[in-house]
Amino acid sequence: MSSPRLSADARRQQILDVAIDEFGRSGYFGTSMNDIAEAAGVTKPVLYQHFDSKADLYRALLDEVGTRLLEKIAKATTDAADGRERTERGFGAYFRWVAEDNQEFTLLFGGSARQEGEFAAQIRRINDAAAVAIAGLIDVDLDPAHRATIAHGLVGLAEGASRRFVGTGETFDPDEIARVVSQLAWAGLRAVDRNGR
Amino acid sequence: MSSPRLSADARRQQILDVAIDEFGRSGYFGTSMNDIAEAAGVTKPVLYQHFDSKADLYRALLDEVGTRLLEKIAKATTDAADGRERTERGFGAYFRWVAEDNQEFTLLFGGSARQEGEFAAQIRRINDAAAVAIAGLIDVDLDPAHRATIAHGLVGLAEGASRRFVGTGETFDPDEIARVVSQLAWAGLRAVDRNGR
DNA sequence: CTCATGGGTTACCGAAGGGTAACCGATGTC
DNA sequence: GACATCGGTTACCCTTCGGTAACCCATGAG
Repeated sequence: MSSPRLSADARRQQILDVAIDEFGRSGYFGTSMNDIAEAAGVTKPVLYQHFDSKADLYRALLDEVGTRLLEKIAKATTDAADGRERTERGFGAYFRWVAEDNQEFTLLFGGSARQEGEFAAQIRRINDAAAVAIAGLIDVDLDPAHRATIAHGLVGLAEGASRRFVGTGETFDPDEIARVVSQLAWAGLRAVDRNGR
Repeated sequence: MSSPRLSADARRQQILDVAIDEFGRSGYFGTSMNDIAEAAGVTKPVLYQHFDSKADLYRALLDEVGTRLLEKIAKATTDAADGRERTERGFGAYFRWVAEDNQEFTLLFGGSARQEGEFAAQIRRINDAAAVAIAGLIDVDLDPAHRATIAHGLVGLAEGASRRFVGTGETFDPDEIARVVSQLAWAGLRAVDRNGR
């Protein structure tokens, strides 16, 4: 695992890549800086040439992964014909993200960070952004408070369904799951619509 | 906060009570045994007279809280007339549990434990049990794999909706939320039913 | 009054881990 | 071929924290 010398930029990126796996597997507290250094084939001080602290590295990671997720969803939901299709595409993007790289899922929603005040806020922002994105996609007549609740609920819906697969390491067809889940979500949304159309 | 002497049983229970708050607020790793001892108005060795280790104490807590939640849901959903009512009562019990004592919610689903292998399994069991309970309540014609996915998704739905309130400390009317969420869930379930009734 | 019981304390150990100071050596440049 | 640059290493410090050994004192029984 002894790595050749890398340029600063390349090394930084490699550390981030490796750290996703390490943190994803063992959580924030279950992963030491030595673990990450070793996995990168390098020694600890190198990490500190690129990141101020363990927390800083972790923050960078959350940011990168969170942004990636949100972009995928945003991209998938533009140019969808109607609400129904948007819903399905949104979930499709989400589940594909989970299926493709479930370390990223674990990192964000596996939980280790949710509670530690310092990171909780950051995860919240991502979660909220996802909810807002979804809320925006929901063209349903609802008072704003309930709309927000529903939006967060739908994010949880996708999260809960994903956790089942990720936890067991079970493989799954993201598009199939998206179909079922979005079917449920869409029908549910129509039901809570004030107009009941 | 200097406490009078307590009997062994009373002290044990008091430690558990205090620990829920401490762990709930700061997470497993963010809480030291000294913190708990101090909050209980006692010194560290006392904790070790009642629990073998920090992990042991935490396990006892997860067990107690998890059992409590599952019992509440089970109790609420017996003697419900039809599926629709069962769904609403189940969510009602869940959201009331969240509203009444959101430290318990944070402890179980706030995340700190989800990832650390040792506790992850335990949380999974509770989560799965909730999903199974819900799956059992779903009288919908679905193949088993999808049924399980949906069940986990619905657990996530409730979790996601709750997290929004708990995170901000916002108060909410559990029965109102239950009404909206169960409306969505119920309509969604009917939609994924193979028979489409 | 004496003494065993048992809840509680003080003071400590040892390991883990975040973070850093000082040094090293390959590389391309002049 | 000397030298500055910069990626990298060794060895260490220091704090935190889980866990424990040894001791202490209020209490009620006889």
